[in-house]
Amino acid sequence: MSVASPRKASARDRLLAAADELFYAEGVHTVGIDRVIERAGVAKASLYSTFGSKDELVRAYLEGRHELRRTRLLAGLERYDDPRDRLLGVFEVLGELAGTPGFRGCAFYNASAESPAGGPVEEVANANRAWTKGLFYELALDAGAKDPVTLADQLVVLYDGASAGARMDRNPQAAQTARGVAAALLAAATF
Amino acid sequence: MSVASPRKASARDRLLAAADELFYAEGVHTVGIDRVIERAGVAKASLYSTFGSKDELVRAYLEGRHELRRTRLLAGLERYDDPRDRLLGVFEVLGELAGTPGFRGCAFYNASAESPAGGPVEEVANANRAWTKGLFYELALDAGAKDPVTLADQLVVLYDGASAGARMDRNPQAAQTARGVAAALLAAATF
DNA sequence: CCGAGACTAGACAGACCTGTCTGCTATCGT
DNA sequence: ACGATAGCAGACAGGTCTGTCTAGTCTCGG
Repeated sequence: MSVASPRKASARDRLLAAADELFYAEGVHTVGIDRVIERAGVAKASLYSTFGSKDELVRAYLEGRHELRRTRLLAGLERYDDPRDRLLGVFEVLGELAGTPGFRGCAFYNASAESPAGGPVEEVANANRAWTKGLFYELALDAGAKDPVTLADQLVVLYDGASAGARMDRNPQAAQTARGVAAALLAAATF
Repeated sequence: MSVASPRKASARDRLLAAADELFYAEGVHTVGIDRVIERAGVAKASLYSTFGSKDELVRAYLEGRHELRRTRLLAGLERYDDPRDRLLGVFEVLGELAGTPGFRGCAFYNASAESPAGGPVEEVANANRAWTKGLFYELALDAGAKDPVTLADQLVVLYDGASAGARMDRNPQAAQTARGVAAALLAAATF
């Protein structure tokens, strides 16, 4: 079994871990291949035989972020039973994340800001946004919103704003602010 | 008088205009000096004698954006007399801007996403954010909000979210959504 | 034991980056 | 008329970037 506890993680996994740290902290364009392979302790040829190009490494990095975000968010919501608490819990989870030291805002927005349109970055960013919107729609539906589509749109705006604000102000307070507004909207949208 | 209608704009002005277009459209790190001077029709030596370094050109670009944003926003608000309309007018102006073809979100956030912390980009971005927050505070105060500080914080979240959402979805709709939420918050905050 | 697959180290090519320097030209105030 | 200022064109240096290639090492199934 190739899956059973290798003493060392595979080159692919180490590359992804290194890319995740460096790309998120400093930007996908700022960080060169040499820094990634140095931190991963991997030969350059391994990177290119595994991913083919830097662009594909960036895509893999963002896909990993997308998956991590989904699992972290869904796991965080399991704490709550009441549908309203679950909806507001999204902002709790964001607030916790925004309070951690390395927080630098939305990885997809950041990567998109320094990538040309039409590339792999845009693809993954679109998928991530669609998922977020769908999540809010379902939560709004479960919470009994009269117009779940409108509420979901509003919650997405609040979420984006909280993430961007927490990053720019280096202060997770914006997530609490957004949570408060979301609670008011939810109350108004469900009688 | 050195100010009287030169047939050609000065090298400084042409450099700033070129930098503004290219940096905003493609990112400050992606665009090299050579592209800027080529579009400006200016010699490289002129750039370095005028600005000293690319970093300083980037700062000048962002300072220009900051000033343009202030004048555009304040001019846009002059359409309205009622303090509530003026407050909501910020989202109208944002929506108009987000609907123009070249819109790519907040220039300060974008530049910050690809710049190291502690540089000139962060300085200008902080100044721009402080100004925005102050504007919303004054508008909230004029509109008679019970707690203008809290309302201003909420409006900043909405503004950031509208800007980010419009950029990522390539759709200015988020600005209208934010305006709607702002109107509800304003109504609730003023009786 | 042996051969295949995965990996490492590092040289190399070719492009592009910022920043400097030299030399030339045009304009303008005095 | 003349010097100062501003600007232009482009070569150049030194660094960094992505991506390729060679050659050697390690591990493991059969």
